[in-house]
Amino acid sequence: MVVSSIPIEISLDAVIVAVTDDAPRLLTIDGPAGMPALPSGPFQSRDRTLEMALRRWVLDQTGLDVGYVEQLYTFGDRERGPGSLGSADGVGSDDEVRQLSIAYLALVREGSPSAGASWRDVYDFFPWEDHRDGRPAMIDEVILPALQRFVDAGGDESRFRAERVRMAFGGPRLPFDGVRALERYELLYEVGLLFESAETRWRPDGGEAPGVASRPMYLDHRRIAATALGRLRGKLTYRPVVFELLPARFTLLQLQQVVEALAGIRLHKGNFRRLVEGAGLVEGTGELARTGGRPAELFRFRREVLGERPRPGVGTPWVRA
Amino acid sequence: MVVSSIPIEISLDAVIVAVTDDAPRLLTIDGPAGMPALPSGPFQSRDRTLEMALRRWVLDQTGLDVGYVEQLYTFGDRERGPGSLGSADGVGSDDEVRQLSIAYLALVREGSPSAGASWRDVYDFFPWEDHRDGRPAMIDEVILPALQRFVDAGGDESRFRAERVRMAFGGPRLPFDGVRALERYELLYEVGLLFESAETRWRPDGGEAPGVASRPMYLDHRRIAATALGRLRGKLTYRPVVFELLPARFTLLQLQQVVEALAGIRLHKGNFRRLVEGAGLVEGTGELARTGGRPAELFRFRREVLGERPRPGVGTPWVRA
DNA sequence: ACAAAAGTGTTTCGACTACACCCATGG
DNA sequence: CCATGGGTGTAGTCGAAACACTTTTGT
Repeated sequence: MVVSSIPIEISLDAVIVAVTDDAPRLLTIDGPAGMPALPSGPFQSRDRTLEMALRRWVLDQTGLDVGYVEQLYTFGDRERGPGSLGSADGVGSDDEVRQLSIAYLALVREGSPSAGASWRDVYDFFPWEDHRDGRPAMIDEVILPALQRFVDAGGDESRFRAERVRMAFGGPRLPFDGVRALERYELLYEVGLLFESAETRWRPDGGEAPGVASRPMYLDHRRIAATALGRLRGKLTYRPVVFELLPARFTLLQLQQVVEALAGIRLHKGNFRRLVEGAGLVEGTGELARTGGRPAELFRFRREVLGERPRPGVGTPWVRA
Repeated sequence: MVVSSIPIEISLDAVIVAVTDDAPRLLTIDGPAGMPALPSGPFQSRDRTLEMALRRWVLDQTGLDVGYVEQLYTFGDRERGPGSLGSADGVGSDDEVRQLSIAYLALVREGSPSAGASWRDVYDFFPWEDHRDGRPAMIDEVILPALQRFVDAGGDESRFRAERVRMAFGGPRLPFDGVRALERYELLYEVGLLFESAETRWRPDGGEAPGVASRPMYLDHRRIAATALGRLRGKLTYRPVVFELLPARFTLLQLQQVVEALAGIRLHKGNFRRLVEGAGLVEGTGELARTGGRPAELFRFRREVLGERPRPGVGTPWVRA
């Protein structure tokens, strides 16, 4: 209940996700220095709730009427570089303006946004997250070697660092876990493999880290997007959010492909179908859709499942690509 | 990136939880009108991160050095009555001060807070959440009848309301789910069974709703606490947070009782022990503890489990009381 | 002795996995 | 006739649920 007297800027930032043609996509605007940025709106008092404010300015700015919306996280670190973990650790000057960002995750079925906003592939920002065509080579060729140097240079912290790396990227007896997208992002940033900001790069040998080929975003927006990706992947498994990204009627393959796009892995077709039907998540309409091969039945989401199962969602029994 | 020009108060509110003698407890301060309130601190720019700011003022105010901290949610509804769902739906006056609360969940092992703060039993605020001695009678005697009236008076919305009630409190083929504490709280508030604020009470017959015997909190703080309870219950199952509430060495019964206290249900002893040991969550020290009966071995948390299992936590195989 | 708590074994059950195979259509 | 995608059967595995039972201490 204390009135804050320092200068503060508050924004509502939105990670707006859609899936088009097997590709998970992110709505971005052109930020300073030509960098992609998340759509961002003002915190205004005329809306009753934060979520309503968000919906309204997204509609105003992009013409998108977002469906599912959930609050992600509130970011308020002083250095709004994406990591806020690695670098400056002292108590800095008090005169700067403090940025507070209340970030939301929104899902839309598709979209034709108005000028100024464009859809970009999520995995352009996080190429190490897409395992649908096998484990990306960059992980073993670039990322893990760099992280190993980071571990080795850790001194007392070595063991702790090794544990972090293992938790983030998996290892023997511990599979890669899609949900830990944020941990991976923060690790890569901290180690200097990403180029949002050059200052915090970690150079074990004094040289330049080679870096990971990926698209940066304005300020810490990529960090926010990583938060969203991890959250969404987790939510998939216990809440029927996929259907927010699909048309009202869809084939099971479409459904599977959207899940695969978000989870970043391939699923086993036969099992997927049975699980999803067996869980009562979908029901067949009689209709058929013409596809490449044999026509497929169109299914629809069964809302009733919400009152039947405690945690209705699509698990991830996966398969090597 | 838009500068907000309306008057805003930002606070960092903390839901600080401990478990003492089988009772989950909440640290509260004396709020206006003698109501319990959550400890609340200023948003200050001199701390580098929000979490650090929180830790610092909690230490200053209460003397508590909190261990585990996680951001819960940011509350910014215009009416910071706890529900913000039921009542006023128009666009109100712009001249009021907007309250923004960034809420955190913190876990401590025990505590001797300084003057002004006191520990209260969590279930004093949420008596319908404690099922350790069987399903609380108030659910069937007071709550469900009132909710049924709410459903019946719903008109077009009846079906939707019935679904909400069923999801919140369970029903045939759908067990009561401890994690949905927030949904239950919001439902009860909306229906007028709680007395934070008299205005938003729903009276199907124009009379007074009987209400549920429970302790209110200042403003929407009980809503924030309900958010914390649900989140904590969920987290228990996939992250080893329980150990933040226990001493370094503990018996398996102690561990079980802390889990039971938070989950609000009784667990099956034999299975609990095997699950928790089988999952590699704990390891025995040789030492024994004198207890009421046969001495029990003291166990410790196995940190290594973090790098071994994807989602280390204590499931909730429960048992009737 | 008996209450109180610690601790173990065994069986059943169901969910998910892996693998293998058949079906229908369009080019 | 074969590529593409749709769709089914079945056996094995693993974790958890249910239930029953033995052991060791304090009073």
